[in-house]
Order: sequence, then C-alpha cells, then structure tokens
Amino acid sequence: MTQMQNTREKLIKKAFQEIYRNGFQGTRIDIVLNKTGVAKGALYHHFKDKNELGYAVVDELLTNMTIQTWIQPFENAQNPIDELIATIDNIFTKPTKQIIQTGCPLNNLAQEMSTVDEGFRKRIDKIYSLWRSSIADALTKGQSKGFVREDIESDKVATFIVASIAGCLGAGKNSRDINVLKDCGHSLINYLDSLRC
Amino acid sequence: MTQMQNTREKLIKKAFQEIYRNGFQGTRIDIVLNKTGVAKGALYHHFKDKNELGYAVVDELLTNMTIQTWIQPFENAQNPIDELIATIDNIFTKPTKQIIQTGCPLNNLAQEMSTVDEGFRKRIDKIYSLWRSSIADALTKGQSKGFVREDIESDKVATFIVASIAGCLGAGKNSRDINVLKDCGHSLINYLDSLRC
DNA sequence: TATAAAACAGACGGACTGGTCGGTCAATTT
DNA sequence: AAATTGACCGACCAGTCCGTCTGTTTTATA
Repeated sequence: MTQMQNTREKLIKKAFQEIYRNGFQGTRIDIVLNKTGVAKGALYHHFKDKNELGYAVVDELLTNMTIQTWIQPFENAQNPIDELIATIDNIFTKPTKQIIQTGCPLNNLAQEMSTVDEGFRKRIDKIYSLWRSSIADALTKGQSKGFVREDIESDKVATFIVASIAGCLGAGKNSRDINVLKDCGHSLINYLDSLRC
Repeated sequence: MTQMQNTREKLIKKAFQEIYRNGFQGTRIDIVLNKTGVAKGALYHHFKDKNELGYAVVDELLTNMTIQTWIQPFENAQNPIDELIATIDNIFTKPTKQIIQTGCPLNNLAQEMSTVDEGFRKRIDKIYSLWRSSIADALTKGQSKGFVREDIESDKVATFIVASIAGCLGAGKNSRDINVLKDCGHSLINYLDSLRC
C-alpha cells in the first residue's frame, strides 16, 4: 500500500524524463522499466497502457510544475507586471542548460502530441487554460489597482503572453543559442512594460 | 530521369503530410509507401534511411513553404510593418482548418525533433535563421525609410516576432479554438503597431 | 541494337515493442 | 487459521517496423 505510491510515482517521474528527452512517441516502456527497476507487470498494474502513463505525467506532474513555476508567483503579487517580468527575467536571462537544450516540457509535449492524440490535447489544453486565466485575472486586478493600462483586454493579452513565452522557449531550444533566448526575453519584457499605466 | 524526380518528389510530399499529421517518430515508412504506391526498394534507392527522407522534407519542402509564406512578401514591401500585419492578419483571422487543427508544420517538427536529433535541429534552425534575418533586414530598412522606430533593435525584435508567431500558432493548435488564434493575432498586431514611428 | 547504369519491385529478416497472463507473496479481513 | 486482496513478477507473445537483398525493368549512351 505504501509501496504502491512509491512505484507509481517512480514510474511517472522517470516517464516524464524520458518523454522530455525523446518525446512521447520516442519513449520506450522497456527503458522506463529498466531505469526504474520496476517490472513490466507492475507498470501495467498501475496503468492501462502507455497512453495512460503519459496522461498521468500530464495530470500529476506537468500540471504541478506549471503551477509552481508560472502561477504560484501571482498568488500574492502586488503588481502583476512586475511579477511577470521577474519570472520571465529569471528564466530567460539565467536559463538552465536544461531549458536551452530541451526547452519547455509542456510545450514540447503539446506540439508533438496535441495533433496525434485527443487525450493529450485536452489535458494539455487544461493546463494552458489555467495558466492563461491566472494571468488574465492578475492583469484585471492590476487594472483596478492602477498598475495596468485600462484599454487592454486582459484575456486576449494573457493568451498572447502565454503563447509568446512558449514560442520564445521553443525558439531558444531550436537554436540552442542563449542569445536567442535572451533577445526574446528582452523584447517580451519590453512588451510587458508597454502594458503599464 | 524524369521518373526519378517524380518518385522522389512524390515521396517527399507524402512524407511531409504524414509527418505533419503524426510527427516524424509517428510516421511509418510503409504508410508512405502505400499511399504513394511506391515500392520499398525505390524509396531506399533515393534515401539512405528514414532520417534522410525527413531531412529532405525539411530542406526541399519546408524551406520553400516558409519562404513563400513568410519571406517572399517582404521582397518588394514598402513598409515592413504593414506587410507583417497583413500576412499575420491573413493567417490568423482567416485561418484554414489545417492551421487550427494541425498548426505550423515547421514548428511542430521543430518542437518534436530538435531535442531528439541534431540533423533535424540544424536544418530547422537554418530556416528560422533565414526567417529572422529577413524580418530584421526589413525592419532595418523600414527604420531608414522612417516607418519604424529608431530605438528598437531589429535583430532582437525580429527574433521575438518569429518566436511569437510560432507560439501563437502552437497555442491555436493546442486549444483548437479559433478565438485563441484570433486573440493572439490581435495582440501580436498591437505589438507590431507599437513599433511604428 | 548492344551494354551499362539507374530506377524500381517486393519478399524477407530480425530486432524491437507494447501488452498479456499465470503465478507469488505479504498484508488484511473474516 | 482460512480466505481474500492487491501489488508485483517476468517469461512470453503477437505484431510492428526499419532496412536489406535479389532480382527485374527502364533509360541513357555508344
């Protein structure tokens, strides 16, 4: 019973790493098994099939990662634009090797799988929706506090911000050039500054 | 000799469609063969292996598609911002079903494969570099013509524009929601407007 | 038309892959 | 103590999939 949580979590964590490196379609069940030391029967005891394992990675890992990195910071933010810029600056100008070489795990999976499998698409879309509405809310609150221009539409701008962050991280990964990432971050921050009152 | 071009081109075109739908790793050689009516021996006469077929799709198809859609319009443009907005408006507010459901073929492949295989990454990066420098050049020329703000750095802004376009198309695909695409396009156009003199 | 080279055909190899299935064992329940 | 539960095991299977190999046909050239 206690072991169950361990095995299940172990599988999800390792599956995430493999998916992050090789994509979902490039991930091999046997490799996940080898690297965790879990037997095949155990995996198929916890998950119906390979897809369900992937879904669990999205639902139970990527969701939390996104919340921690991009959503939590807003919870107690005074000025949403300051907070956004701080987060972006932190990730874009001091990127880990992981980020430059492998990009954003959510975006990678999204671009690979949302065309191929509807189960992935819906789950990933849920995360993006959450992220968008978190930023939209923060912007709206920022407007009433007088931090954000009144003439912008929070929803639309939030959608654009999320899309741009994903796009910039993707561009950084493709080029493997830290300057591309920095340039993107720089322009993105300029844009965010333009939203101030 | 004439047949050779036909067979080769036929394979590349069909491989592109399969890759666009299923990703490269999800593409099956046998399916490409069935759908073209080409025999396996013929394919392996023209291409060393599956990767080489994929590389040919990038070099010979995606490159031209990108040039036609995103680069050619600038060749004779007076005001680069007008031209950019026109192109974006055209694609984002009147998107084909293809674009909403399957996104940008270049970006899909980029996000899937640039982590997995260096051959793909380099080829794809080449296309993005071309695209970026095309926009950067146009912006710089636009500055000397007095259409574009003097205080922006063309290179950085071009990098951001390309990344944002890719990000917005990806966001549209994930959500399968035409409004997401439109909202993104709207905000992107606002940003481009802010670059005018 | 003879000859060589290029293009094409498709059966086959065999490593690999996702998934199955009968069985074990320790912990709970009755 | 007997019965039951459920996590876990790992050999095995059926099917997949890339790539090879042995020809045959077509085309170019002399």
